[in-house]
Amino acid sequence: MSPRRQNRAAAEELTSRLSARGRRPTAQRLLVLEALRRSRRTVTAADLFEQLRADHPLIGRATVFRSLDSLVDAGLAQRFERAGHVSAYAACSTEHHHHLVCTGCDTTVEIDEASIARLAGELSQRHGFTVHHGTLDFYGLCASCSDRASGAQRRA
Amino acid sequence: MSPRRQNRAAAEELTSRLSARGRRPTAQRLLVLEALRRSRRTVTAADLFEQLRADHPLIGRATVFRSLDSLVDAGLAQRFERAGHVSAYAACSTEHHHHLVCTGCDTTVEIDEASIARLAGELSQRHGFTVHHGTLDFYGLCASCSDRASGAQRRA
DNA sequence: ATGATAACTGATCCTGAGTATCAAAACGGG
DNA sequence: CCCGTTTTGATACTCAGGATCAGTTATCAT
Ligand SMILES: [Mn+2]
Ligand SMILES: [Mn+2]
Ligand SMILES: [Zn+2]
Ligand SMILES: [Zn+2]
Repeated sequence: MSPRRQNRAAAEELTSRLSARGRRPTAQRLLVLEALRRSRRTVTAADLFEQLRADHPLIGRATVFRSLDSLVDAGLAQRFERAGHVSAYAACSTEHHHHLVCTGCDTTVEIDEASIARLAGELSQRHGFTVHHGTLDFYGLCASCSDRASGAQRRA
Repeated sequence: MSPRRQNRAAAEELTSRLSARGRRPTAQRLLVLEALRRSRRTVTAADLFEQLRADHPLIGRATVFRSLDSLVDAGLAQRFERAGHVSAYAACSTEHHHHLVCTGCDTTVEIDEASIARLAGELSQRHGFTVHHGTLDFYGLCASCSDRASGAQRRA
């Protein structure tokens, strides 16, 4: 697949994913998505702004933040909360999956699911990755918040 | 166990955990730990500052942040990166375990490990928790960063 | 095409969590 | 008690991210 065709395919996917939500496939959003896809590491908004401004001096800082939000919202990118209270981003297929993230260089590797107990050890070996800590947290609504929400919906 | 005895036990645990690292079990750190233990929800530094200042008007904002860092470092509390780039905290035993966190009210429930694939479903039922998204990410050093680190250590 | 409408951009300003600094205070071993 | 170390609280600061708004661009129905 030529670079040009690849670019076109990316643009089409961007269009379909975004237009489903009434959002537009702009040049800036495509630039951000392409930059994410070029990197095997998670990248911060500041990183991307600096990087993109080299070739596109007109792009705005706020636009980079907003583009990242849009891409995450459209399922084309994933947000990582990096220690130090900074968000980092990676281009990701929308299927649910998890990652190995290097705290040294931010390299990211996708992992497939398995028994969590043995997972860390297996993955360390397979990827040469020294796991220091893992996080497994499920976010959602507790019973009472869930009741409250459906109650409010019923009333509306 | 009377409240008084409980308090004393907390102070002793604080002392042993902190003094192992050359840190002191101060009144402020104990106040923060007790406030954390009183809550079934994750709490932000700002929450704690406001709450503690009611009874202890002299406590400093920076001290709350620093106390939380100390407690996390000593394994007496755990940090959660709440969406919106704010850290939240919960008192936690140091054994490795995971959580259900309500995005509505920040109520936190400890979960025991099991096959990750079935986990979310089982936990939803057991706790009446509607899981919206789960995060499983392992953080550590990739092979090349790991090599670089041990190389540096050898040189030191 | 053309105009109406809604979404988007970029410049600017603002917010607020968290940190650096530093002088004063509290600790804890001897 | 005494002295070096740690901690505290006040203050000033940083910096990621969001709000605002006037000007621009995409989409769609004529
Ligand atoms: Mn991925
Ligand atoms: Mn816990
Ligand atoms: Zn690395
Ligand atoms: Zn809840």
